[in-house]
Amino acid sequence: MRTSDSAPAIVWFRQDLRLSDNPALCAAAAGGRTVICVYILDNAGDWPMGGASRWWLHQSLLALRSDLRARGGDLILRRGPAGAALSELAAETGARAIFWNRCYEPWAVARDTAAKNRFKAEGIEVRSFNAGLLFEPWSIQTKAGEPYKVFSAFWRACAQAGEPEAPLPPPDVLSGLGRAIRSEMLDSWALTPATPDWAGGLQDAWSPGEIGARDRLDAFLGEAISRYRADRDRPDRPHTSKLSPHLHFGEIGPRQVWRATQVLAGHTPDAEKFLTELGWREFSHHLLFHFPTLPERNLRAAFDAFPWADDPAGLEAWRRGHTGYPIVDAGMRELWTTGWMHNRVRMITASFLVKDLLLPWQAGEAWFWDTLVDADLSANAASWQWVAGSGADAAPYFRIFNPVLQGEKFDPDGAYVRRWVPELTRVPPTWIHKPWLAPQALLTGVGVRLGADYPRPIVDHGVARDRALAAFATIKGGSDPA
DNA sequence: TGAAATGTTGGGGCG
DNA sequence: ACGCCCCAACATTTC
Repeated sequence: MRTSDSAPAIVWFRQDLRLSDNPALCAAAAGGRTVICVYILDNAGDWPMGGASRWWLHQSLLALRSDLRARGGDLILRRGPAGAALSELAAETGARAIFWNRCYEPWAVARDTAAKNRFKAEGIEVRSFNAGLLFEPWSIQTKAGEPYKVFSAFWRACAQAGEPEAPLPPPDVLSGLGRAIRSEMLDSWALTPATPDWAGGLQDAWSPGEIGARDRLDAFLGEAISRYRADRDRPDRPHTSKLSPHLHFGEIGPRQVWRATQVLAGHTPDAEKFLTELGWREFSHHLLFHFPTLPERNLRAAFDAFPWADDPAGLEAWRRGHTGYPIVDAGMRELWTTGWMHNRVRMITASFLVKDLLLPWQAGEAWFWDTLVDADLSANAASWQWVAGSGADAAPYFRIFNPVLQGEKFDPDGAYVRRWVPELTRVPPTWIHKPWLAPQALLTGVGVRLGADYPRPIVDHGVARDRALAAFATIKGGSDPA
């Protein structure tokens, strides 16, 4: 049924840059209604998008606009504040409805609530939908009505809540307004770096957009997932999904990933393990929604008294991948080059920052926020607090990774290190994770001068471990339960 | 989704 | 043959 006489509806795109499984878009397009799709660059909130995220957003908006145009629609670009921009767009186009899919960052919730109240007062219909999560954060709670703070209990409760909803198909055809609507030039937003252009490695590594996301999922489910449980911790092997940036920007939705995994991989242990990782994504959103200071403040207040170090040189060495610990440096360089780091190596590098260098987790969180293409406020904050031991269901503080042992266990041949730390290319597996212990003659033979070609360790792990445990002892017995 | 320290066990060398 | 020591190898405890 075509209702050409009805007023157009605005779809406000945010972290849902896709056409399929997009309930806001489907609702707007229902009955052949004219749809106006808009993305608003809005620097609201305490966490403006980092450099890598801005690069991704640029590519993803190009892809979304192209996909919309292919179906008869278009993408309008405006600048914020979002409420005012939407109001203006509605006035220009005669739209009487605004639809969006929910965001869950505290600042986004506040912004969207204000917008909803504003438009309702103006007599404009506003509806929001779930496109980003399997389960809404407020729908999962303990018997006492509290949010969960332990992952396993949270994930059990999700299973009790039933199967996630089936994903929606994309709308067949979109009818645009038929006359030009003012739109800004994407290039004028300067989301991509000019000089120096550090984005070459990102360009090589990724295909942002809905098609790229679907290709990545299909490739993962077709092959890599077969050894997911066994090899997901091996940074030298390609058995992770690498869907995180696509999920963050909503180029694919968790319901689509859920459904496709069950259809293509069945209920195998590998598939279950992978779906559990989607569970951690849900858990992070749950925590941030219920504990909005998660990105800034220790969830366990006892950590407020932790004696962090002040070590700008150590922080810089960590950022640049010059710590002298090959597995740490490989990870930090992979991050800088590609905007992504293998999950196991994220844990190793994070443990090194917080426990070996004794630097506050917020320093690591800030660097990851700026450099990760999958930077997500909830996952970043929850994960850093997990490593630091200050968070929910966190690793105990005394669980300190040994970067040599972790390297030998998860990168046994050193292939991952050699890929990202070319100085060490010719160092044999025996010494690749501890070159400072190699015989001098061997190092000379493979052309490595420690301290010149590759740094000596900036801290002795054994000493650093003792220091970390001593620091932890000063806050142990605080008011928080262990 | 740790690692190190400490404890236990059992085989083999040796007097 | 027997007891003693040494020390991997494995288990448990502690941080």
